Amino acid sequence: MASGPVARVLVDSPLPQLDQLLDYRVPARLADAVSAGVRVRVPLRTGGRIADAWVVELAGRSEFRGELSEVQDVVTDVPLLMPDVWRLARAAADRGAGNASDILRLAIPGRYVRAEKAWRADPGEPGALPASGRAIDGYEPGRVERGLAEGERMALHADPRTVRLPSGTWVGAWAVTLAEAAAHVLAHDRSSVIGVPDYRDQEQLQAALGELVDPRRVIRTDARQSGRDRYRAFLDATGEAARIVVGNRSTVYAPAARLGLIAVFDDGDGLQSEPLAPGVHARDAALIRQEQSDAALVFIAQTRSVEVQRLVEVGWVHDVPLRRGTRPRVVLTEQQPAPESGGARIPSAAWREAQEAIAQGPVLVQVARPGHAPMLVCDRCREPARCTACGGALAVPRSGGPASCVLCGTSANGWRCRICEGTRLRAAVVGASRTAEELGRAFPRSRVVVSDGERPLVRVDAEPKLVVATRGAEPIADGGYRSVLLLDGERMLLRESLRVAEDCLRWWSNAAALAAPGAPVFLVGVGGAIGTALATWTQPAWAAEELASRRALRFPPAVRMASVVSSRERLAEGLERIRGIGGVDVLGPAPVDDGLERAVVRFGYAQGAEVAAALKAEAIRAATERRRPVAGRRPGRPPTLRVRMDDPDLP
DNA sequence: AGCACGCCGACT
DNA sequence: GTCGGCGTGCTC
Repeated sequence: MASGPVARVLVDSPLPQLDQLLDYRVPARLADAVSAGVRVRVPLRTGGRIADAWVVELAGRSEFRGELSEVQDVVTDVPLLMPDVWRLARAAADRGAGNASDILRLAIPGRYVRAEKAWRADPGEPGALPASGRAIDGYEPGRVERGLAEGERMALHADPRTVRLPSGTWVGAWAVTLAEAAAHVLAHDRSSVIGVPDYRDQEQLQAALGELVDPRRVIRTDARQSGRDRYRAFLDATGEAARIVVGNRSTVYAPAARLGLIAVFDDGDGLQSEPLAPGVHARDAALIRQEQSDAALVFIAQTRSVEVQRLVEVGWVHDVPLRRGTRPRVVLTEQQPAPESGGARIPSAAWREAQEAIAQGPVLVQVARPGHAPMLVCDRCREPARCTACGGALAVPRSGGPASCVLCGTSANGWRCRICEGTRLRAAVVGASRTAEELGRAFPRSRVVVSDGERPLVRVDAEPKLVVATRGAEPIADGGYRSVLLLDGERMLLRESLRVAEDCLRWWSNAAALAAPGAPVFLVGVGGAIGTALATWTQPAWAAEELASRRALRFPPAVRMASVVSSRERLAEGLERIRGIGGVDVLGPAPVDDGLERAVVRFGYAQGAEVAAALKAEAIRAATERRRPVAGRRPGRPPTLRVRMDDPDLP
């Protein structure tokens, strides 16, 4: 045991076995510079190498029974890791069976010396607080304000329309709601962090905030910013002044003085799912942070994700409906192309209305993205084929061979359709998406503007034009679209993912919310419950139905699932302990690439912490312990155990 | 990941 | 005798 100033640090390493606090002596020469939250350099393994590390806390003595090494250097004496962000990172990593340092890499941007110098020289004036927040409009008066004051968790229905700000900019009404909520919180000298899917949403939110608060109070952390600007924005957020931090999914981890609101817009959008290890979804990070603080939590979207619906049903999050009953005018139409629409194959009614609408202003046409992977459907009724053992999607393995379940690997031999009892499978033939040229021919005298995943437009003006957008890339239109055509619905629904229907309802709802008041929104070729949900604007009820059916299948989010990838032997060994936990079952393993196999661990929310801890322990074992020598096998590094909790790629 | 430690085969 | 081979284990 050592005494004297000791820094407890987290080494910046992806190795699971290093995901713990290590103690280092603080030499006298660094005593002034080392404080909790600063980045330091420490020797690892008797002078072997130098690693970056975060000082999590300082202590007077160490419990470590050995000689301590010394902190070698301080990268900067500016504390960047705030205590509450550390707690959040630790908990998020634990939930995802991953490393806290991986979370911190998302949470804290790289250092830029010049930006830091400039900030030190002039940290800037944050500007005045708003006198008092404006009433949050559209809901029961005072309802949202009360929730904000009490640190409530709320699921807000977004008002499905666009609104004109006093500055003349048009934004989604959701952006005004979030701006009003953040301004309300700021008026009480507290901060907000708001995560939105992409920069086009940020633009809207920033415009809405610009009407209500001093722009210096708004901090934007944007993937398109230069590293220098991002670091400067981060430094501003570490200050004592209450701010509104706006950005993408990792904004949930932003430092914020006296946090009063955590908000997530459109949590069902795939961009809110973190692809980097340990893959903690922004929604889950927000839930963790809210629980660790006394801040309020707001989920707001045009639709209801099945995950948030579950939270509402268990009473953890409170449903806050709109008071005003505005909703898009949705028309369900059969797929019977008008001959005049030529190659564009647009139904007559929709085509006629769109022809008239386009004289008045912009008309939106939503199409699918080109090139989806084909999936297996029932040859007789075209219902997507699901595994008879576990309900997972069936597919033909990339390596060839007979169709099998992508989840549990069960062969599709003896498959029988659950709808029509058919026994033959076929690959669904998905028609090509309509092109801008085809659509242009259907509207010969109109300008055509394209917005797609590669070059998405933020907005279009109110002039007449045909706006062809792939789903999710629809620009906002000044004054709203005079008509909206949702064309590729049938095709969009043909994807071998558990979430297709939910995604489609979200894409359609988001597009419908861009329509001008009273403008028709045509959903072409899709009926059934999902069409009705759009037409009656009852997405939460649809999400409740969807959740019920996933409960019957024991699929997320009714339960949780983790994927575990390793060699067959390693999986057998590693999952032995996991199986012992009550309420846990294991699907598979099924082969994936490189001769590795993937098992799926299924468990309840109550077992989440235990399963995550057990899987993390197995990952450490796999990373540190050599496999017992097997006769006839070359020695070498055996495969590690890759764990992904709540893997979004699981169908 | 790296890197040091350590216990068996061919060597000046 | 001992140099170094790679298997093994640890990182305050």
